[in-house]
Amino acid sequence: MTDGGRLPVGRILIGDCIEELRALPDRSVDLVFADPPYNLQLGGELLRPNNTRVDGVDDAWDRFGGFEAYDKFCRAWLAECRRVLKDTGTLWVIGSYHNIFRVGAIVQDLGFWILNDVVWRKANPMPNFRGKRFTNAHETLIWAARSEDSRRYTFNYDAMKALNDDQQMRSDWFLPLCTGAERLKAEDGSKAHPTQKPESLLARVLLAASRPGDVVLDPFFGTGTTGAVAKRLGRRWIGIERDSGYAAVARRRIAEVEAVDDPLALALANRREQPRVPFGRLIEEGLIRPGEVLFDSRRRWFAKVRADGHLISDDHKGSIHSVGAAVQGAPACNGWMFWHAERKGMPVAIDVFRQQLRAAGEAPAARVGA
Amino acid sequence: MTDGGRLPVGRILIGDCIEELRALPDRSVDLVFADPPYNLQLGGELLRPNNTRVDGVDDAWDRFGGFEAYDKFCRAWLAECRRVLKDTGTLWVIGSYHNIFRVGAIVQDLGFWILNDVVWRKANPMPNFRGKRFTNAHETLIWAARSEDSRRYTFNYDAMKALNDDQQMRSDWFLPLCTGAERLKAEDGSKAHPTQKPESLLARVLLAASRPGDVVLDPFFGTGTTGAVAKRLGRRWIGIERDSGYAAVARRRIAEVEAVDDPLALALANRREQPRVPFGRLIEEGLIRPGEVLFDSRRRWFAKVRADGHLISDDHKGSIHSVGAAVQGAPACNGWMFWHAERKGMPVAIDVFRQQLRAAGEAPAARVGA
DNA sequence: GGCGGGGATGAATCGCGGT
DNA sequence: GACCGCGATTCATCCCCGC
Repeated sequence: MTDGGRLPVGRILIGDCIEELRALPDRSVDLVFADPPYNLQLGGELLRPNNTRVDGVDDAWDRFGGFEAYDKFCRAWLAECRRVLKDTGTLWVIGSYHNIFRVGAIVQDLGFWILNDVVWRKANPMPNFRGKRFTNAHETLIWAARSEDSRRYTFNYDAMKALNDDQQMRSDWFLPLCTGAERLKAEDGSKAHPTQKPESLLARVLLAASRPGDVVLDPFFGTGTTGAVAKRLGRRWIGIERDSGYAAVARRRIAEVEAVDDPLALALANRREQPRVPFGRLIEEGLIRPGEVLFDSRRRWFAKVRADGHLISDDHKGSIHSVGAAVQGAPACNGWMFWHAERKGMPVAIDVFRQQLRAAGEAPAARVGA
Repeated sequence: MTDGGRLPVGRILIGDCIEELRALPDRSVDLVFADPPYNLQLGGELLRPNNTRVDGVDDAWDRFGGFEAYDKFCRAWLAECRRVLKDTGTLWVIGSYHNIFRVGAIVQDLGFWILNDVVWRKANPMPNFRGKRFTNAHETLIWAARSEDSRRYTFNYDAMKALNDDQQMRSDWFLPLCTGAERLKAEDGSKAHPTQKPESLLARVLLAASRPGDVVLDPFFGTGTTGAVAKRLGRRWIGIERDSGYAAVARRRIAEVEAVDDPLALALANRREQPRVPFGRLIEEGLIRPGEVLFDSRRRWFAKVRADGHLISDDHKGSIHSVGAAVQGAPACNGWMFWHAERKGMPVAIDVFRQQLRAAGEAPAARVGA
């Protein structure tokens, strides 16, 4: 905070991030948040099942000559970020599996000390349309101190705990994408930037690892989410952005932001996630065996459990709900209450097993005594 | 599966994993699951960077040396894993932020093609006792095909969907730690292995990316979780383990496992393996009449059925797919879902007739018992 | 004004087999 | 190896529009 006068605080530096970083003084910044190009390497076009086109990221700024060129670029900007970082400061970088492993290895090679990797679990990710992979439902953030010896980094442990119903904040964060009114639009209504991050994500980062008045640097400023959240939370900010069009959008955006009195209120957009237990989890946990036969409470209908969590009756196969409905000829059925397994000679509704799993997951200590 | 006779299937190879891997033939393994060490000692040299307390330049150099040795080790075993992997096989590696970035970068450098990174969210992680970081509540798995061109890798998409209540399986998995009765104990009651993984995690990996009879290789076998789950799920397995004590525990453990014997229970939902039914068969079987008019669900477009299985609309003729695409002006169309016929005054998708044919031809014997 | 259906969309490394 | 046709494949969310 003391040397902020020499810094271009509250400004967007237009230019190459490595060159602009070189002009900043040593150990002058409290937090770096970086959302670098991911080097996605997308192939042709991807169509949704309804034949509309997925608007993938194929901008020139995301294309590199190969891993070698990408690594060289990252070594350069990460080394400069380390140089400008105070010893009490920390680095945050976000990425996906396309780039985060390379970034993480370089972060370690440069002498940073990783404190956590944090997973942003997306509440509403884009599905996998071709059924060839798992839904890519998360991105990874790396949180690192300047060096192994930088033990006095800023971490607002109690603020994070307060944000999480007085339990320690975990390394997996469940937050929605940036959509709707928050998503900046161009004049033609299209998205102003292809990879705008949600303010809730930046708010959690800044509340966790910075203090009011701290200088937050974002070397890939884009449309200025970092600056907007920093201003709102009473932090100072510096942005670096190559594209003057993005920078103009960011300037207008940040000008409209007002600082808040109650910083924690901003991050409370954190809805409590409903713990969902799919039927398949009961099989994975050994509470139900593959091949076991389930039945309704009056033993009128029977169905066999498959390893993948589907049921098979004489005429139907599918989920516990759909097979339950089908055997009864009913339009719908709550399979959790309908189907039973035999335990010690007694029928037990499978919902009982689900409750066991929920209890185990919410209160791990209880499991130890079990 | 065909060359399994040359492989040491169902055995634990005691020795250095790189040497033992070298003895296995090329392209002979269907899945590799690896849980490598991240603080390993090679040749008596202690590589853990935080055990060396040196100042200044020496510190950076020493740290680099530590990572270098670890990287070299990983390049060696990962290269061998890639050599023994079939083109239809995939690699799984699990790690934490200490090592997963280095592993992931090497995986990419060796030519593997990352399909997903998967986050194991721990239901009951150890808290952070000193309040200096976020609760380290997850580990990361990397799932990769042999190369970018290996497009025929095994992925049981429908089985994963079935396990997740008929929604796509996401890249974040919520599973408990290995505790309680599942956790193997030494004679003195202490845990037999420090990093034993839960069987539920391995079960999901094997159900997702292997088939019954496949050969699953684990180069860091430990106390044999991979072997135990593989046996239970009807997969074959090969383990490599340096420590004969761990291997002995693993052998006893696996001997007690019983395979799920019911093939129906192990069968996985897999729509893709259903027999192909040409549209013309529906006409031959009398389910659709030549000259009948088909239409889309909202009756915006119509086409007449020709005896040879082609459709004719006002402006187009061809297959159900090409005419469906043409009338909509879409690049492609699944004619089976698009076109409907009228039956008892109601529109019926022609896919329903195809399902009838498949059910009739597939397993008439099974229907007898119904 | 409230409600419900339809459409749009999000950092995406997203066929396959027969000829 | 290239070409070509079959035909498989989506979840949460928000906005807009019509009733």
